[in-house]
Amino acid sequence: MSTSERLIESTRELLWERGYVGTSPKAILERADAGQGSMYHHFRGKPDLALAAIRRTAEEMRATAAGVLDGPGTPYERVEAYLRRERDVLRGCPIGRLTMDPDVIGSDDLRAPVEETLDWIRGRLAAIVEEGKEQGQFVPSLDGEEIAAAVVATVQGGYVLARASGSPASFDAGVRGLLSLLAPRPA
Amino acid sequence: MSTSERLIESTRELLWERGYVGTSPKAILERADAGQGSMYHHFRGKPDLALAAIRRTAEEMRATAAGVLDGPGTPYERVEAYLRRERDVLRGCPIGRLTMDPDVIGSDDLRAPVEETLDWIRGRLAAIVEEGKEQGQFVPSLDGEEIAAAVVATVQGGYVLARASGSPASFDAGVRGLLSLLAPRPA
DNA sequence: GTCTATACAGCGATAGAC
DNA sequence: GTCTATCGCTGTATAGAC
Repeated sequence: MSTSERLIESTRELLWERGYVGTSPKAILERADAGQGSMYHHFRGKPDLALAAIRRTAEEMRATAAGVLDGPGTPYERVEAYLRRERDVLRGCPIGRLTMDPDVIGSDDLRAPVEETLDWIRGRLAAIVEEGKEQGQFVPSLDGEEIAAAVVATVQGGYVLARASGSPASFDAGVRGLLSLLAPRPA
Repeated sequence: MSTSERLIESTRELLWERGYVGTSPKAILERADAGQGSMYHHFRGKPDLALAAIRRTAEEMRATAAGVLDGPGTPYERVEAYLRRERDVLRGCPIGRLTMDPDVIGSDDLRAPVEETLDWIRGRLAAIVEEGKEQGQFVPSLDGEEIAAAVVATVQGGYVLARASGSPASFDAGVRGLLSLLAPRPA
């Protein structure tokens, strides 16, 4: 793996663990086993390197979500698959956690990939819900965009609950709760 | 307001805006218009002062939630009141945001008030849902604890969506989505 | 109680040698 | 491309005067 690759990967890990404010160039260099010179040769500085890392994480997350949302199954099953997909719950969401970082939210460049990723997932879910309405699996009174927002929020908030308690149990509880509300009426 | 009060209040503001990692003693002192000596006289250091600030914020949030959850109305109306209560959405949750702070999660002392607050709200909501089941307002198949977790998660995740997009719209959408799922069937 | 002085490691970046 | 040296500033804390 090239030095620049190692720098990006180390930054991705640290951003996930400690956020932008809590991640120093020094820590990145140690983890990547690189020197100062390398970093400032390949990147203009911390924000530039972070941007590369965030973009890659965003792309990866979108691909992961797409794998589940574009998979087989009824609309309800695909929403369920998204909610139940395997997650390292206690580590939190590598994208969502960035929204609590003032320096990320304060920079349009750094925030953009975060917004785009969450928007994309939300849009995909909304379309799936609309599909389910057409098929009669969901009642017509539901609003696709609103349900999608609730689904994504339940996941993002589930991370908060889990990390507060030090256990994934409350994440799972929230997911089960939402699914029980969303479940197609037993004919 | 006493110096020690000003220190706590300034810390509360900064923890909300920038988190624990992003808040320095120096910034606290400037905002509180106090000197180094005062801070280290009243508190043992940054963690000690942060603990006082977090405890107060936790207490305040619990009182705010209690005001709505213990208010009048049917169970559904009280859950709705909790979800729709006025919030400074773009600022995020002063308690929930701390779960993304590695130093807070890494300290049992600092994490405790966060966990207790979210647990308390969850428990209150769970009881209200159970009450609603007894009254026939909610279907018996719902699990109070699970619905409560979904409700709190939707709020916490709503902050994430809102901050990602720079607009409270997605918070509101998620809330409406959840409420549409939870709404008592029109008889 | 509050102040100033001091400490020393870490942050984020630049310079210039190799 | 990578290294080491250096920089000015901040982070967190202690010491001791008033």
